[in-house]
Amino acid sequence: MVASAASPAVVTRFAPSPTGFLHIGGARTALFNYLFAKANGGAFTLRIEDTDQKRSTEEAIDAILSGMRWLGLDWDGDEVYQSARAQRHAEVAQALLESGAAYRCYASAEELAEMREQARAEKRPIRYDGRWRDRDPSEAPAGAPFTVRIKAPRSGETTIDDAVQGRVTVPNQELDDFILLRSDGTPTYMLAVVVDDHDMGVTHVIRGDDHLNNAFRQKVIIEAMDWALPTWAHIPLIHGQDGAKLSKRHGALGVEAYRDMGFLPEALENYLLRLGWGHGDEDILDRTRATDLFSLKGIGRNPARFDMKKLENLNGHYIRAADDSRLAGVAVPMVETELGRSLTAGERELLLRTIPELKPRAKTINELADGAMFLFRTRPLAMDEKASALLEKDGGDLIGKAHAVLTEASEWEATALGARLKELAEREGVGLGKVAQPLRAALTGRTVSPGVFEMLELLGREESLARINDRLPA
RNA sequence: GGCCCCUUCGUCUAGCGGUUAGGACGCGGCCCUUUCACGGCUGAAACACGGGUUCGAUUCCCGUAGGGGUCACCA
Repeated sequence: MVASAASPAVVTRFAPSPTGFLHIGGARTALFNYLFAKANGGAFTLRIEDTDQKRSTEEAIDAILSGMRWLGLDWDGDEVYQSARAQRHAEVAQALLESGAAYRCYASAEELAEMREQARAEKRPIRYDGRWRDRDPSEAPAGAPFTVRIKAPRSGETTIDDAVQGRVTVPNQELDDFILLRSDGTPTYMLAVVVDDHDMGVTHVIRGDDHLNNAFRQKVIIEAMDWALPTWAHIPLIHGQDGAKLSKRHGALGVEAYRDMGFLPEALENYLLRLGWGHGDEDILDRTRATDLFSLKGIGRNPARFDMKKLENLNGHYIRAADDSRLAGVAVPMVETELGRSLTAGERELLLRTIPELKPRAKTINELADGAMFLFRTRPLAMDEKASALLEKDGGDLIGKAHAVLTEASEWEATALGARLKELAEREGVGLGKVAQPLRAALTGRTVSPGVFEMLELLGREESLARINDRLPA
């Protein structure tokens, strides 16, 4: 795991904590790390930050891994579990202790709580006061539990050069002596990330804006260890439609929720890419194009709002571009759920043949599956309100004539059937719509559907005529 | 509250001192058309505000306002 001379020039990592599903913001962070690595011939690694045993769950790990796989964000090598590296983290803490860059703190939880309370009362920033920082080790209460704290600089300022945020400087008074090792000997996040990023040879840390302040603290550890600084790139967070933080309460769904809503992974990927990253006027970029173009320079500094409409539009684009059999494969289980039974091989084949008709009309696979339902409904079809209104009005007479014309058809094929219906309309002196709309209603029970001629062919002679016959005036 | 970040059409964005401020989604209109979509054309729609700097600011600087992030023995 330690970086060797053969390590790629660029190593990125996605480091989620397994406390929930892979949400949309995390997915974008992962995507950016993935693309940046690929764009530079580097490696993209995955690390599960599970040092908080209480909050980490197996289900969350599974959800994250499967979300990554669904999006096709394949990581190089095995994923690293941070919890498995606790010993190495402790070693580093020990080294810091020995070099004098860190110290043992015996302050109790109650003491700390009191400290915070007082700071709050005096409206001072809440920070550890460094009470054990310079105390002689001999004053330590024998056998008492202790934490290991870093000795952070107390004056001056710290600057980081962020690839997205630019040069950011913070007064060192803002940095307190944060904890490296808890009193039970386990590492905190702050220590663990630094050690793991170093050991994994991570060169570029691309992560959410919410970590910007952590970079200053991490820099203290890195410098104390005399390690190389990574390039930091803190990307702005994604906000909800209302501009507020995208929380679980509104919109921060897991990627699998988007899958279930009928979104294609490549559509979600394209959408996420354009949220915060841009390359001129290009809006539609597939994986190949994105890896060609992706760079940190293209990342904006301002937070973006999540817009479902735009995602849907992109999804429609990718549905139209997608392979028919793949779409059929995704739609089949949805249709089966709706139907409450499984499809026969023949029905699956019928669905596949209908996909080209359904494609341009669907923004999601769910819509596509819904549009296919007319194929499998059993007679007599239920008519929705608009459809029955259409049939009652003046469709009755024409539908009878259409039935007669179609019955005589020698060849049951869309174009030929269309020609017959057009002739009929002409003979009757009406627009084709007058003939086609009632037929559509009879055939599907709806007023919106694929083309009538195509549906006649798809449904077949017998079924088509029967459905029309069902609607003939008594 | 301290510290940090952000601010171009409703939304995502292009712009990097001089542009009729461009594109995309969404919205309106027209065309295509058997419905709905798709597709094509087209219209409305933005530089948060106030000071500077400059011959000239959307662009650079400083404020103001608004938004966001962060301040744990969580990550």
